[in-house]
Amino acid sequence: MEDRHIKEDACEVRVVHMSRVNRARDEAIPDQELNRLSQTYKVLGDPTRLKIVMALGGGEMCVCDLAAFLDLTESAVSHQLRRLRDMSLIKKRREGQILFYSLDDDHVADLLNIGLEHVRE
Amino acid sequence: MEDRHIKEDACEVRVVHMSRVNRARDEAIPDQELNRLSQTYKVLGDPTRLKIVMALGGGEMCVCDLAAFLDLTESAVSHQLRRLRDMSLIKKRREGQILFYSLDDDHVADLLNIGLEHVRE
DNA sequence: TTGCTATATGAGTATATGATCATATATTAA
DNA sequence: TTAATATATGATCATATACTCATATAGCAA
Repeated sequence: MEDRHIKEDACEVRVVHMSRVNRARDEAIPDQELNRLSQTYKVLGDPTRLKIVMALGGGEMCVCDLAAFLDLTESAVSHQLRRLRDMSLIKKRREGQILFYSLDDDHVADLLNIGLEHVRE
Repeated sequence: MEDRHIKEDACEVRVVHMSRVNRARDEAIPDQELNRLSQTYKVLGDPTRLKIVMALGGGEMCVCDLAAFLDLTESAVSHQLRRLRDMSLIKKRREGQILFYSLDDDHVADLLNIGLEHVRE
């Protein structure tokens, strides 16, 4: 135990291992990056959206295909697709009136596979 | 375009590519597994909890260290640690009165690294 | 035992969020 | 142009959730 009850930023804070706290602060990534990272996980952290990206992992699909697969309205699907697109997890390709969605890059499939490994162990 | 306006399960559903819908259904993982996977991402999808796991990626820390690092009450930290522990993302080791938390296994660090790669590109 | 420290947990509250409905936009066909 | 199709978006509502406060538990010391 290195230090305890350290006064810091004008407020009494109990700190057991100041060196570890300082290391964590030094190694911390920028807030903007961390917020974007947490947003990315959050977007994957919903069963509906996760079903969408898992399905797209098997090949591109259009909005109404996904709606049929998920048994949801196309509006609901479209809303979720937008959230996935905002975090660059999926991309779209237009073919006439139809928009085909697919995974944005290999990182997405990697994220899913590692997550699955962790859940299955 | 393979089929459209297919009657299915006694309800009119517009399906453009039935084969893709069927493939998605065939390849889908069990609901229980998918729910646990989405819960795992959701737990990482909060800035506070993500800061915690990122910090633990640099070495084990106790509750009050994390509270000092995050500028939060120990109660708030403890609540979040429980959610992380519920999804096996972190584990604890007791040393007297102090509980040291650390990442549960290598998958967690992998998830963070791949997520970071994706966010940074 | 009693008291102190470190952490955990239940209740309460303010905010965030997913699905629906209604409406808007974009592409194609007539 | 008008109509139909495919998708997107804004408002709304019911539910979920992050933090705070108060309290409980667990280990250590006297």
